[in-house]
Amino acid sequence: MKPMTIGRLSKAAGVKVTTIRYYESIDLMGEPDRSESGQRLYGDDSVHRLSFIRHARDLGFPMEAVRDLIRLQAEPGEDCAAVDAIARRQLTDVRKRLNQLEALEAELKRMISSCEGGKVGTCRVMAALNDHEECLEQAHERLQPM
Amino acid sequence: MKPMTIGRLSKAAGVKVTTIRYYESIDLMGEPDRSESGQRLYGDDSVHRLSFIRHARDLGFPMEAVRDLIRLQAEPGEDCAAVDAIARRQLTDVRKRLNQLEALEAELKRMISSCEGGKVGTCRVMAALNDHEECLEQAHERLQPM
DNA sequence: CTACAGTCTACAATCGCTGTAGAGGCAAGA
DNA sequence: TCTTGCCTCTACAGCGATTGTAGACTGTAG
Repeated sequence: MKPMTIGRLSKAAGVKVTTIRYYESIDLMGEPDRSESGQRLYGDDSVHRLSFIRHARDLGFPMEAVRDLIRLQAEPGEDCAAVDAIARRQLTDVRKRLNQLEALEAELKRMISSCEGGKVGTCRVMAALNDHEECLEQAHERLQPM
Repeated sequence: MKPMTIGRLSKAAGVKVTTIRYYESIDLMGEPDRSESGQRLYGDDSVHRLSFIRHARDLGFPMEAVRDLIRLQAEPGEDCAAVDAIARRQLTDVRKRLNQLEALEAELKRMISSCEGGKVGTCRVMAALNDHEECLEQAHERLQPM
């Protein structure tokens, strides 16, 4: 039950020290207690909170969604429809990216399988990259980073 | 056959003016000719080059790969195995991301379908986000942005 | 006591652009 | 010729989500 330093918290939650301080700076973590010498001191609830954030981030939730989820978590009496909506939005987003990636995979596969070796000048992969007309429309809206 | 300004090139290739200047600054495009007053002047080969870059980027090739492809393009006599290798690496990468996204989709779907409405305090989605133990190992290596 | 690992703050760097400010250039209409 | 209005120039700041750095201080084990 005794408080831990940021390094211990980091190991316990699997989140880097710098990232924890970053989360604090953007108000995802509340301000922690400090020791006499000014070192941050955390309780087990912080491990929990960080794990929650990390899990949500691993699932690809955008930072704003994580922020919303944390706010909702603080009010267990609220209707969970809001939580559901956030998760559904995220699922929609993941599916969109899946479709885009599948299209990319198909085109890459096609490009590669059409290559029969030889010189760069006659390479089908190069040709495919040059002829941007024949490429999929979907690919033209650039993929979003996570 | 007369040279075009950066704005025309931008429209012709579907790449923003600022992005063209950015590509120049990172040595993806050579230094263009200039008019007397200092404006950049491009030929049709620049449209081609930019389309190539854009297509490769649309396909998710990392900047370094694009740079390599351009270098290879300049030497049509080289063996195209190098081109093939870059494309294959990209395909592998896309497939890895596909797997990760599929895992995410599955977990999100599971989370959402287990929710039966009610309050945040008892919400299964929230519970799933809290219990990071039960989540897929794959998700733990964070997804790479494109 | 002496190492050495951990922590502190504040700020710079990353990537791939995008946006801004403030200046000058260019073609068409009045 | 003047004006309007868009285009272009350079140089630099900003984005998001961290990560890395420098330089100083703290805590602990041998």
